[in-house]
Amino acid sequence: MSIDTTLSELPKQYDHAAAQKRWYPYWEEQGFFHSEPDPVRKPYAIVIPPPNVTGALHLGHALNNTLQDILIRMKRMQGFETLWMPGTDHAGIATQAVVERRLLQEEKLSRHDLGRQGLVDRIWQWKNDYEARIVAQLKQMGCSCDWARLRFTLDEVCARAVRETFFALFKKGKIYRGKRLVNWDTYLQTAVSDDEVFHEPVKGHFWHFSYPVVNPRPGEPTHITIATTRPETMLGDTAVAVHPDPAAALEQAEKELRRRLAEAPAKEKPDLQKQIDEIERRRREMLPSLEKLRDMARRGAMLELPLTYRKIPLIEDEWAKPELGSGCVKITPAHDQNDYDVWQRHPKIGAVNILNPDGTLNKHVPKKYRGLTVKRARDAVVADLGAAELVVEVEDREIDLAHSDRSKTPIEPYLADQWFIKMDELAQSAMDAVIDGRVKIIPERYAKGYLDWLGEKRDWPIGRQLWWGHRIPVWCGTFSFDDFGEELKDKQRRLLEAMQRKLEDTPPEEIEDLNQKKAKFFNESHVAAYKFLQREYGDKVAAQHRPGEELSGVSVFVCVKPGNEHIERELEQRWGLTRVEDVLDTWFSSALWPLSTLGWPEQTKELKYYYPTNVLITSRDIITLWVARMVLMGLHNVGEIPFHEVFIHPKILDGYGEGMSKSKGNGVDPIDVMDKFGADSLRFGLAYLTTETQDVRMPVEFECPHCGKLIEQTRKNRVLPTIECKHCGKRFSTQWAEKPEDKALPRGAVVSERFELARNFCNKLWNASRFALMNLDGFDPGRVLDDELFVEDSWLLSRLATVTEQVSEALEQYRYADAARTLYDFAWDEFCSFYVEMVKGRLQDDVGRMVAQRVLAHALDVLLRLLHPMIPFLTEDVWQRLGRLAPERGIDEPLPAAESIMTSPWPECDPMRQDPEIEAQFARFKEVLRVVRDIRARQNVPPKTPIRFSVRCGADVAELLAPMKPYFSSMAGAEPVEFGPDATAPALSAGATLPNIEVYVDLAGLIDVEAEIARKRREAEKLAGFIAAKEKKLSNAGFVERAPAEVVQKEREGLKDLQDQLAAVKQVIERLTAAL
RNA sequence: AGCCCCUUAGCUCAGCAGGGAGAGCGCCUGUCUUACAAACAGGAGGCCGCUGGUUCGAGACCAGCAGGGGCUACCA
Repeated sequence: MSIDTTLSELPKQYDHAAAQKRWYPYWEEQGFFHSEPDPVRKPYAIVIPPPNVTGALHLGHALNNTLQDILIRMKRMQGFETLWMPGTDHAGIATQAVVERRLLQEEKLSRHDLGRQGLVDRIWQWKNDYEARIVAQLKQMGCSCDWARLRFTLDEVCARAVRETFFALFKKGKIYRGKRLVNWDTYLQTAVSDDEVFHEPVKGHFWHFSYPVVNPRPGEPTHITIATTRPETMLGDTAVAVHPDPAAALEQAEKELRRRLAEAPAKEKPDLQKQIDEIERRRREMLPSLEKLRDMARRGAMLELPLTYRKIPLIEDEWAKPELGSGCVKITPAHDQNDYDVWQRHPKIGAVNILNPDGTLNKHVPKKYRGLTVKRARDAVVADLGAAELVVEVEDREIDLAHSDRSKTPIEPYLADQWFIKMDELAQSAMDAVIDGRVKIIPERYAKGYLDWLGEKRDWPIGRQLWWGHRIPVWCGTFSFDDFGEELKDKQRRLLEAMQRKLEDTPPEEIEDLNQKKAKFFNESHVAAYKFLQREYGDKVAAQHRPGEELSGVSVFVCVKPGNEHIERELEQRWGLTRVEDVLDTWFSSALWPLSTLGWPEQTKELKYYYPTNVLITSRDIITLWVARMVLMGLHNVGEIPFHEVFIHPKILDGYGEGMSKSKGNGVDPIDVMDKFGADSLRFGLAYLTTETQDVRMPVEFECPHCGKLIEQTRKNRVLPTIECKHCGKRFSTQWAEKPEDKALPRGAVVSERFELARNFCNKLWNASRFALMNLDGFDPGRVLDDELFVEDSWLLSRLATVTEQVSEALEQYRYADAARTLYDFAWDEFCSFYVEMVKGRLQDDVGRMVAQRVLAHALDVLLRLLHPMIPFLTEDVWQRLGRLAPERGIDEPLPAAESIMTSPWPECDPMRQDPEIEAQFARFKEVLRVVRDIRARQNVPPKTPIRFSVRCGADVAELLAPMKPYFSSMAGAEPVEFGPDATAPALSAGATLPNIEVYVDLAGLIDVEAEIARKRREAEKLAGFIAAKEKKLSNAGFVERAPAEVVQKEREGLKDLQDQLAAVKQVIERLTAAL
């Protein structure tokens, strides 16, 4: 790689585009990103949270991946065998939904027009496009992933892990099929998990209906009132419930309210009191009738379900709250979670599913409602009940309605057969791992959410009625008894005969007996089937019985171990089984990511070497969805956690404090940021903002592509397809542009000025490096002896040692902002503002030049290495140039520099270089320099006019300051006249007072005396204020007695300093007044 | 409803073993000083959300309140 270091090759501004273009391919070609197990070295591994292929990366991904790359690059430099495993996620529902939507928009086709394979082919195309875009984005950011190992959650390697895991869980009965109420997306026609549902308030109504009582006895009500927000569900009602002990329930509710009233803030008290009054009213007015209803329920009263003319029972159940509504509640087990629970307690009431998968009403409702959508059925039901005069009341009400995150349509609770994973033991294992510290979550507070969520141990519904995903490896069908021998066949025949007889002749004992026989036969036949399957296929298949009780054959689910396609074919062709249509929830494959990417279930050398990985870096919203599931799957599959630490980083918010999302339109493409500011600035800027507790708020602007001016992004304009620039009046397009005429306009990038700090910093570094490179000709490597060092050399080396220590420690603990700020401050305020300034003179001097060059090259070298993880491109660019001029460098023992900064060793702190005395001396120098500059500025002395100054101070300070004399001249244009206890103030001077130091700048003929007097008076007042505060503190007996002695001593000294300063200031005022 | 985070200069944020408030941007005044105007040298600007408590001493610790954001759950 040829690099020129001549000045013409070093522009005044850092050219980020050129550096990125030059160095990323170089790193890749050199194979620096690739890792292979190396028993001699310790491994360090991170698996990327695979971005999903639904869309391109946004700023949140940029943050996530920057933080990973920073650690990876540091660890690589520290000598670990470092692997960053990259890949992408297929994101089942999200991706299919996106592709289907486009298909409809652009070609007016539905997925059914294409068929399963056709649609899946389309989605693969989409995946290929977006994966390429995502990988390109990561590369542009400088991510040092091991691209040779790129995985996709739906590729063959990951599929193998999925199949293996599924088979094992299926065989243990941890995966089962069950009827459960699921969140049904009627648009996509699939179940979605709770995590894929969001709630949004919509305007609705609260209808009160009345159901007639069948044959009410005298004194009993003829109707019972119930209420609902979803009238159409009444068609699926199977009961109405009333509380078994309404009196006690009211009492309980009141007790709870009184408890809260006692603790409530004043503001909420009236409301609570109102609720208590309401309960009392109910006790008076409603309790007797509720108790009557309860008695009716006990005697088995029935109600007539209007419109259907079905009879449904009145039942006792605690779900009916006497303090709410009429005290009675309709029970629709197939369409409401709570009602479902009621059904579980009262199995006899049954459940009626009234919906087709597409959200229309099915054959279980009266003819006239069949085929209607929920919305139209609702209108019809309300109208018909109204006509029957059964509508008691209609209220307007805001309803918090569940919506599918994927299709944005309302969710219908729906009773369906689903595949589940039993979470009891699996969840516990993942909880234990965090509780006992095998997995450490950082920051710690996030462990709570993890444990709470897992603690519920809710079974995980893993089936999705989609086409894009891992198809469930289960075949279902019915074996004929012919296959299982004569004995079973006989039994079947006899049982069938007995059942025939049952119809004619019905003594109850016999029916009971028959049922038992049937159950026994059912078991036997399944055992026979399992044995048969085992005989045929050994342990390559596992079977479960399939709900349903036909006696004509044995209904089974058969799961096939991966790698036995011939068995799969045989199941289909010989036995007539069919494969389950459903695919698995995306998180199933994501949960295996740390294992599947390393080749599990094969015992690969990678798995043995890198697993468990070191850390997982992710955002807080998928702790439960993903992190928890990876832990439990890791423990289940290999008995070992997938990573030792989990670092949860902040979220990126917009200027209004809202999370960035595609749907809100406030997302930012990192490419926009990189085009404008460069990848280094993006990375450093993000790291600089990554503090422990604070999310990153990032107000963004549109950049007009015509005039380059910025336009603030608002809630209003962020969703517009085009925007008119308010500066130049021309239009540009945004991410929302879809119409061809809009898309034809140039696109306005979305950027944030929050990256300016980092951009400026990069430029500062570039120029400091540029200075160094321009002054290194004739560089001669060699050891630098301690007594050759100037004060500024020792100071810089001392600071460098401390900074090295702090940065390493901060990154080790994921304190990215601390690391970035430490480096920023050091590089700018110390290295650039002082060291580079001070070394200038020596570089011009033939004698001093050599040592100065050696220290400068060394310091730059270390600084670059410390910055490399955050700013990879710039540091490599400078490193390469530095390598041309100073291929061997270092002040202890010059060594050849690594061919790339990527492969250079991480700096180590040399405690021998840390020198508090030198740092204190330097601090004195900086203070004096600052006040001299301050006086020049406030007296409006032009920078080029030389000034003279004296410093009155103790001999010790004078001695410290003596070697710094030349620098006052070069850095402040100030000539030191006299340092020491005997230094005197010139007649006309401006002064400044520091603890134990007085500085006088001789300003004869230049000074604005009155302004100076006024300033000094203000200073005196300020000092007097501090003195008063200190005196008060020291006269406080409590302080003097109880505060630590050293603190008291410090205060005393501080007071003395202040008093001295005040005296000095007063003298100056006197002298100036006299000179007036 | 429960839990978590935030509230410090006009803006975005640091500061937290409790010991006289900081940075960047913006603003004001100077400066093309031989690495850097994306810079340099200065400056102005803060009852550290409010109320109590702990302490000799609170921006920091505790409690309550107010406002902002988020997560979880529920609402016939």
